[in-house]
Amino acid sequence: MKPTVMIVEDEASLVTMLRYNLEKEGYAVTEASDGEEAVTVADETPPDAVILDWMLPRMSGIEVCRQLRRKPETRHVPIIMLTARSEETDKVRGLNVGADDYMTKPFSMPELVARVRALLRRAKPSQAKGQLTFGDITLDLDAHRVSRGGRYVHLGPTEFRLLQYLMERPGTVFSREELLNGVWGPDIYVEPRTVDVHIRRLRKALNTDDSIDVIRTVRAAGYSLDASGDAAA
Amino acid sequence: MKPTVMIVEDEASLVTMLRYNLEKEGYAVTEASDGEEAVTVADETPPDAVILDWMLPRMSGIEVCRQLRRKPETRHVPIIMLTARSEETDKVRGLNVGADDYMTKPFSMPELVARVRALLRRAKPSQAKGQLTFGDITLDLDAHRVSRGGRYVHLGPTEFRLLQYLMERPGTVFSREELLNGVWGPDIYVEPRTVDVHIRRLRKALNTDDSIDVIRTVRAAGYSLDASGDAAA
DNA sequence: ACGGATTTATGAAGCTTTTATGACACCGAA
DNA sequence: TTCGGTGTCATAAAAGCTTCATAAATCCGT
Repeated sequence: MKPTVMIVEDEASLVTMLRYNLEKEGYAVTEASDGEEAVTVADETPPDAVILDWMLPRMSGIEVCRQLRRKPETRHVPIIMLTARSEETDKVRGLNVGADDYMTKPFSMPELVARVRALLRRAKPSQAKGQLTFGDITLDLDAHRVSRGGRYVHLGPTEFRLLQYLMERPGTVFSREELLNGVWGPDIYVEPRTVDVHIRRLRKALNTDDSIDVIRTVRAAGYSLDASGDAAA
Repeated sequence: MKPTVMIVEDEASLVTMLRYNLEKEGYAVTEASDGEEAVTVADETPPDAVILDWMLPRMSGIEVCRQLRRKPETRHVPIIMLTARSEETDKVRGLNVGADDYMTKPFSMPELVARVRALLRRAKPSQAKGQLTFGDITLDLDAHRVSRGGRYVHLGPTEFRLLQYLMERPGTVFSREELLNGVWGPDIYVEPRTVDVHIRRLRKALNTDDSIDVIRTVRAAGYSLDASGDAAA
């Protein structure tokens, strides 16, 4: 998915130019022409980066900055401040509220785009949470959550670990012994058949109505995470 | 009440001059001659502004800055850095730790006083600085207050910190150990089960009648701040 | 194609682990 | 001392795990 950049600027011509250049770079763009709108828009479509004019109607850039920092979703969004003046105090204040970069008008469009790219690149890893995906299934290690097709799925601890194990090695078939060893741990002894039960529960939780079964049973061998039930590749 | 300005400076003659000029302007003045003292004094008499020498015995100005930013009471106090050098790197480093302004020795007394006045003036309205929100919950770090849906909620110190910790990293699941470490501190030893009790108290305080539970229990993993218990996205 | 032998899927029951709760004792500050 | 605030326990209440018995499905040799 394309990263979204929000432009907060009241000067229409500048907005047009910014939008043109950013979209050419492959970013999605949202805009707001005053502070209040900025907060609203950010709420509806959380941006991955913000270009924020210092002087705005209805709410100063500095205040917008604070508002953005308050919400968890936009807390870590990189912000580039635009200002007409180049006074030191402004710069300081901007940095204080949490702007990540700062440009003085007039500025060169290529440079701005470059900075946006830099900020996005830098911000990525901080947001990069450990999560695995397989098809329409997502397993989030931080939130300890699994979803399929956008819908959250509840799993018990063991099913969660089992799915994680399979998602880390999709396509590979594991015997019950291997699964017991990898998921339950090497020191635990339980009946190998117990695996069957957990596989069943995993299937039941994952396979809602129409969706296909992602777990493949391989007779006499074990199970694997596999999109196509048995069909040829 | 007169605004208090703390002077952190080891050169006695300069301190005298500063004190004289500031008091003439109507400010109360506290002083510290080294970094450690600065932290102590700030603790006893939270200043409204700080004049901080870059070079200090026992603790660098930069470190003092950090210490001040760490405590909620002094987190947002405007700080003016004084330095003998005027190198850009120092400047940048100073700003990075959160200094609000920057003056190079030697400086004119009237200018310093003017800057102090400016900082105090603009620090006033920005009282509403540190606050976190999650859904209809607001945690105000300045007022040390929590409200849900506009209604104030009373929390004990530990519950407050626990909530703050969770709100700073919404969605992420934390084990009891992690919470003990992050909220209680790395050196404190209490039963991991104690976390349960505080979670319960937090829930009881937060969840009035109709409102939904924002704390998710993840069996065998821990707790997280999370709007939807298990529902769809 | 048929029947027995294997192997897997399922549903339910009992048991274990983990969490929620209420009560209580302790401590430091007002 | 009286009050919040905290940490611990004992106990209740969930939630999840394992096993077992049985039904289905799949294989294989004839």
